[in-house]
Amino acid sequence: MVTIKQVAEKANVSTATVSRVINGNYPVSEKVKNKVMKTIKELGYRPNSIARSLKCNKTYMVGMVVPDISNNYFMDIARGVESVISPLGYSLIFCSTDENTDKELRLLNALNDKRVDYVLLASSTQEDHKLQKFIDQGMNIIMIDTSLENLQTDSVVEDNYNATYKLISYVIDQGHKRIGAVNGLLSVSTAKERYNGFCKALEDHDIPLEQSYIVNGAYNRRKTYEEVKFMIQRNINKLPTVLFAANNDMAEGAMIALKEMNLKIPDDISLVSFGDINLAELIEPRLTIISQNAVLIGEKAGELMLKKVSGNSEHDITKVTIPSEIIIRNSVKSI
Amino acid sequence: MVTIKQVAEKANVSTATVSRVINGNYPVSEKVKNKVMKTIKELGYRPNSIARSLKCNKTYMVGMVVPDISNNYFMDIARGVESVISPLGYSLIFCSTDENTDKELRLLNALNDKRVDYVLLASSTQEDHKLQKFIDQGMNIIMIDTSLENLQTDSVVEDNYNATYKLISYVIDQGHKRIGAVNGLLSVSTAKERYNGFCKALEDHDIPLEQSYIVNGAYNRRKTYEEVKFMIQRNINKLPTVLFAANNDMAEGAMIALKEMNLKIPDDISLVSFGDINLAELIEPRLTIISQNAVLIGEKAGELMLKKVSGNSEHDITKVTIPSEIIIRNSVKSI
DNA sequence: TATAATATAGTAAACGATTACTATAGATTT
DNA sequence: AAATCTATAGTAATCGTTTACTATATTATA
Repeated sequence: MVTIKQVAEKANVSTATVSRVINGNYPVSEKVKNKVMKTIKELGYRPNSIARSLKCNKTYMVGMVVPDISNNYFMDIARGVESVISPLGYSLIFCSTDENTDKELRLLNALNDKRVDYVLLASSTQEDHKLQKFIDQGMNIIMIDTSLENLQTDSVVEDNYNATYKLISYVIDQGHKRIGAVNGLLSVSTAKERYNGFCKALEDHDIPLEQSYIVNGAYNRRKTYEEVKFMIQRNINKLPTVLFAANNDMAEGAMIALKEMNLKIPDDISLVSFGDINLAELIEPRLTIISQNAVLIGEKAGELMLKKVSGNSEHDITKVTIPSEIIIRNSVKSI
Repeated sequence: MVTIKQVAEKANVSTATVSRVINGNYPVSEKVKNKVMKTIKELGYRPNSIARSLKCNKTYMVGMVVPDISNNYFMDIARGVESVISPLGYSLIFCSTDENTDKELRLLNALNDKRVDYVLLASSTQEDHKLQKFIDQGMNIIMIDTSLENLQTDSVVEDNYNATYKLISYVIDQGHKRIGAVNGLLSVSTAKERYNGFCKALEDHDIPLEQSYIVNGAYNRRKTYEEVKFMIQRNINKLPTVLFAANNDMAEGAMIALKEMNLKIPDDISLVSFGDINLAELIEPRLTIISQNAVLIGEKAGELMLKKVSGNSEHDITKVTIPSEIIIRNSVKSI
């Protein structure tokens, strides 16, 4: 690999001069500039980012840590982020925690060692003090999707509570009284807030919360599939009339389970979901959902990051909440 | 951030000694070792990867360049890669080219500047000489999914030609004679090989190739959706009896188009695909497909990379071909 | 014309690690 | 007891940049 030194030698100038024509932050005469640029082209020289990073304390890398790399929702967020940061020369390092706190902390350490400029974290831990330690060390973190109350850092999240409240209220308006929920890990803020909105809607409409209709802590397709089957079997004599799935993955798992048990949606049981399933266009019935704009979350997070690294608004903590809307289709029966 | 120098000072040893206890590649007395380790813990010292990379010429980063970050197929490959390389301390940098040659080359340059240890490249360019330049410069590249004939480098690909040949032969055995294809960019090896297998199957069974049944150069859902609609309208008086979609994304686009035009699969038109669509469990009819094992491709690529960086088999070029099997379900009518 | 100001180039010290080389003390060999 | 070897520690160069500081030639000013 050709270095700045070789360029300098061949062009008969100092490395400082070469650096200056590359960075254009210091006057260099036209004559010398041309000579250097010609040499750079001849040798095919490209500056070594590693060396630059070391000197300038800036890597142009941002880490993105999510619970599940194969969930489209997070990939959409990633796409949003990439679209705003990549034009400014940043690249994304992806990491998947598998909802494992240890792995999450290990990954954060690794990203810290790599001196990434920023971390976008969809956390699934509740160890806020451990995360706070990274922040105190000077690591830049934006929480995405989930947030932790006591954590002194920026976040971009959805309006989980209110959106769920509205969705469940709609379901109740359709006459449903036996209402089940498929929850994610309630230690995660996203799942918790959705469940809180769910409970509040029941409470406000004087609907009893039936514990045996609640499935907890699945948050991925396969597990949800099994848990829902189990829950249905358990309640086979008095089924819930409607199920709320707390994310797209779980909605898919629930649909597969219901299909396998020959329960037709919405005739035998209704289903609503927080977030749209994959290939929604092709799947009958069309699900009534809270529509998430994952790409938008990513874009907002990317923009927030760029604003922070550019030095504006440095120390105030920003919390961006993205409102979500309900899309009514045909997976809820009026009863 | 605490540096090795601060540790050394506090522990009253030289930086060399600290480095040695960290790396364990040189004898250090128990007493000193303990003192240093205690100091490291006290200060919360962690070595700076950037500085290490600069000195050791090794970044433990691998770039993954794919045409479309939102296609599940590539994400599955990524998952496979990650699962084998992350235990050894490597992280993945993800980049999406949007099937744009310029962007692809720009990204490769950026990864080269970052001195990633390896690049896994699902290329969509045909400029093999430009890629060869990177390789000649010493960049380590493994082609995944696609390959370029003249390129002197390793690859992990599927058996596109033979699998497609078998699938189309099966379709013909079911009595089909008017056979359409939805192709990707034929400049990309994957698309080309699949189309070649398609053509050979027709030829060997004396079925004429009807040009107006061929849709070219879509390779994503939205475009395919439009192109297929257009093709169907064009041939509305004499439709093909079956369509071959050259990947999952295009199969999805085709299904949405057919559904919108009220053509039932397989009654009105049959459909087969190279690769399974998302949520196949929920979508009727179940598609007859060539099953791809994307995760396996990723794993093989990751293993190949690890083998190469470990120094074994350094200079021979390895071509891994993953065989694909046909899964017959019920999207092809017997006629 | 002497002096101050400006434009342009070079020198060398960082950034934070690793490691070839050197130094020293103690153990072993003869 | 002298010579050799071994284990352990330190010194300082190095990786490839950037940049504070210094130097010089040129131009502007008095």
